[in-house]
Amino acid sequence: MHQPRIFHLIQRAHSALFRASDRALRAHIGLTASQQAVLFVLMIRDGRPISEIANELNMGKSSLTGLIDRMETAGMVERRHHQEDGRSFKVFIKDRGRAAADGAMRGTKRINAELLAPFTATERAVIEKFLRHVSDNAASIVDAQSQVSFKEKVSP
Amino acid sequence: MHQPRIFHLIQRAHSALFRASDRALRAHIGLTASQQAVLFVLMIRDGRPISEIANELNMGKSSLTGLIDRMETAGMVERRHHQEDGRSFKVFIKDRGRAAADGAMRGTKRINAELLAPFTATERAVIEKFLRHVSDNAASIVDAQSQVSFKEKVSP
DNA sequence: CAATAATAGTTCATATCCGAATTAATTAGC
DNA sequence: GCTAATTAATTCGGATATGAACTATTATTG
Repeated sequence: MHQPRIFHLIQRAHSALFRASDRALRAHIGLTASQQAVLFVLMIRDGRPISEIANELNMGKSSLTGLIDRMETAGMVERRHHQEDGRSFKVFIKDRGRAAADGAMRGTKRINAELLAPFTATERAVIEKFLRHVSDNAASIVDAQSQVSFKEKVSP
Repeated sequence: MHQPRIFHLIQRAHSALFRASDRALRAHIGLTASQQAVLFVLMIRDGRPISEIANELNMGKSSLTGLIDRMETAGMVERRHHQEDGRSFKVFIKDRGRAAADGAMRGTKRINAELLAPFTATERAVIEKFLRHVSDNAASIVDAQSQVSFKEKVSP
């Protein structure tokens, strides 16, 4: 059966899309692509703790510290102390961030539409299902297959 | 018509897969996921200039400088001066790199198989076509749609 | 209720990644 | 042939991303 190098293809596709979008967002909106991702999460629902944002984006929480620091400096978002839990923050989007997200969203919608333009509704469903499958199962698949395949380390 | 947030889905899928793979590769083979990608390109054909590797991976050449530096230090690859062009190098894979790539390839093949396991041959073809479409057209689509959507910058 | 475990975030060292500017070498144009 | 444009790679400054270790706080539990 035909076996495309899916990992490689995903890496290339992501790289091309992420790079172009990051460039355009920086130039036109003053956002990075990663900051856009955070804003979109917050536009859906505000006031979430950092761990939840990290989860939503499949990222480690330590990755978000600096990202949110810079977004806070830029006046896009705001950390507020959680009233009941002194360890935790809630992250809120500010007007400046809402405006940036609105602008970015317009472009991203068009880009999404173009990326899917050559595909039928049925095909789109397959694509979506696949991407969700990878999102949800990559960690367990990689762990399981690594156990089987990488029995020995490469000698130093 | 149903319009999934494709950009977001690609970002999440890539993030999940890349993170898990990077962790497994570091632990078992002593490679990063990015180094694996370079090795796979070199396993297909050796002795390529750095720009060609960058092209192959949809990356800027400046990103490869440090990557190849570290791989060279680790004894995986080797830069050799191009005999006819003094500006250029050819990058060759060394035994140590070949061994690492072989090990990594075994795991990656299994992972690719698992990622595609729930999909029929027809569906796989759609998935592959989509990922290649994104790879090849992301830059021009993003540029074109940015022109249209981001007419005004967000005020500072 | 005090000792312990668990949890939320940050800090740290390291590795990517980028675009713009730079350097060195080759090629084009005249 | 020689100057100008081009090209290959590196350097630089900045942003992202990770896991491990750490801090502070909350929850558990004996």
